[in-house]
Amino acid sequence: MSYDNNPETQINLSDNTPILVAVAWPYVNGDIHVGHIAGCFLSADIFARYNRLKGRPVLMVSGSDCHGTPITVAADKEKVTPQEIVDKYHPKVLNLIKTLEIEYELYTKTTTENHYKITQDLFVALAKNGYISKKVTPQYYSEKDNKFLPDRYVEGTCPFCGFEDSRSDQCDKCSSVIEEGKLIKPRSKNTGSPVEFKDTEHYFLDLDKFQLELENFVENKSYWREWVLAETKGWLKRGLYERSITRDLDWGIPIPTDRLPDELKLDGAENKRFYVWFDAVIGYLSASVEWSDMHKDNDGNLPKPWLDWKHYWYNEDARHYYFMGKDNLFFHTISWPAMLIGSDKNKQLPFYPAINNFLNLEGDKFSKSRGVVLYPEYVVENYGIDSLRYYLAKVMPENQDADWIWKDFVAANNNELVANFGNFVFRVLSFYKAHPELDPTKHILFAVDNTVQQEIKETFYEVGRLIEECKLAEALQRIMKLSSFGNKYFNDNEPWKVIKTSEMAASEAIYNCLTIIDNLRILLHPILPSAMNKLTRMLDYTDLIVPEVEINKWEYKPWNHEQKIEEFIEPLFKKFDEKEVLEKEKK
RNA sequence: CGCGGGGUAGAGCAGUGGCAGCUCGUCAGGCUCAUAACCUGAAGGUCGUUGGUUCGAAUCCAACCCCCGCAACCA
Repeated sequence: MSYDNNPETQINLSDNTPILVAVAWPYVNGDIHVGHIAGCFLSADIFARYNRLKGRPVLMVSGSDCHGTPITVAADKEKVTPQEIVDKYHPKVLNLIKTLEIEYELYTKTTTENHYKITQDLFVALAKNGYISKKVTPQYYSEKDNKFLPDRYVEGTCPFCGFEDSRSDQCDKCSSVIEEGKLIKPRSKNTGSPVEFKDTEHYFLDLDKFQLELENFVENKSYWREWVLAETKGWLKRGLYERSITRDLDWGIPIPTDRLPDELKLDGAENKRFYVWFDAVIGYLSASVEWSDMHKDNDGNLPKPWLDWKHYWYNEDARHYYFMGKDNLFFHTISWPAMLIGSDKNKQLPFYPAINNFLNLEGDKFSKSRGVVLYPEYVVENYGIDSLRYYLAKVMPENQDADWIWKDFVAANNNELVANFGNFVFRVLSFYKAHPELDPTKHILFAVDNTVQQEIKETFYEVGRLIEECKLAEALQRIMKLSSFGNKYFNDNEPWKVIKTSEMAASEAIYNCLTIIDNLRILLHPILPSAMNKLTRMLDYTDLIVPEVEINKWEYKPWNHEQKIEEFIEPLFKKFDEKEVLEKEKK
């Protein structure tokens, strides 16, 4: 029986479809909070883990975005170099990923030699194909520092309300938008010295030249989330225009002007670097190449075809899923596709942008400066990885902004994770443990009930479909329905009563329940890998769940009659005391 | 008229022309294997407002009211 086609959408993935899971690159300035996790890390991980269980070749890549003003601002603040910021925070992100059990094929960073080279190559290709132009624009320039300053390094007096510490683009006090050049007495935020406008020449990506091709690109994307499609079409409708891709900075990737045609050469290019969004999206490609290189043997060969990055990028059967927060939409549905089309028409374009809205904290926007922040490490340490992953998967902001509410967090843990699923597993295993005479091998070997089998098969099919459409919250709900079904099955069959008159009937009921549990173990693995590994041990499997390419483990399997379960059984999850938690989190 | 999203049961959401649904909570009953967990049943909604189209509107159209996001560090 094949469940691979999904007739309702254009998402038809086969058993060997190569899947690229591209996760947005976080700025490496040290403040990854639960919003980031709900935004893209967790959904990407669940999606990737599912596809690996399906036996598909999966390449999940991301890395630390080391360039851009957020990094230089952090460096100024801590009075160190940008490189030191990177060296300090990149390992922290690696650590966090490990803590959260987010499993990448490769999590790298944008300061690698490989990334520099691929970014420069792609830029040169765009230039040779006629998509790069140069243009003179006025920018803030500090005579004293002898350099151009990005907008966010400039402040001055608001022309509307006279507020003296206004930002250069919008006044903090009266919220008026300040047009370029209207700010009174502009000065450097760092040194306080006056700045003025000075002409500077920059490279631009001519997005307008991609208008038609991008319109064609979104034409048949009816399976995208409705609001993602609407927003993308909104950009296209308003018309695209050139966007600058270089800055007057000394931190970032240098411009390879020596490789450009003469008419594109530019004075002072050695003082310019690529604008961060330009190089960051290229990371998906460069990380893929880096990962592939890591698997080469001494002769430079790859042992398996799916270890080759080209298996994902130059394969029209491959599917590219991108995971990010909504502020990244434009760069992934417009700029990046344009850059791919403009540099090399044979590369795969994004197939599905899984763009999440924002997670707020008890109704407030995450804001480090206002103290509205919650760190995943804290939640893991105090409440455990499974409760965190379960709750975030449940409230994932797929269609609108959502909230982290402590009261709901406790309720989801206690009433769903513990009471429904955890309790089902524990009541079955402990009952079985207390009655060794129910060992299935001691009775006629029974098959799994048709209704049970049917229910499990349907769950695999429906959950798989939902995950492929990136409807993860709904997928989780569907899995919990199977757990409820298990509880009901146990109740209806009353093994604790039946055992007094018929050991065989009780044994058969337990055998069916073990089958349900064993399949839930696979179904929940993408969402709760840690708990499912624990369950795997309790069920006395010799190996943890390890996905293998070309082997489909995402399917119904009856319980093995011979299999014994572990001596020591304990509940998978802990209940929380609502009062205590609310007190502790002061709400 | 900057762009976009939303207003459906106490809470969170699904439902895009055909008998108002799901999860949680609440109440009542059952069960006692299980972490006071599980099972059954019930209560609870004039679907933001007003008008229109239609045999029929939560759903389509028009106007209006109210929330929120992006354009500012931030997924």
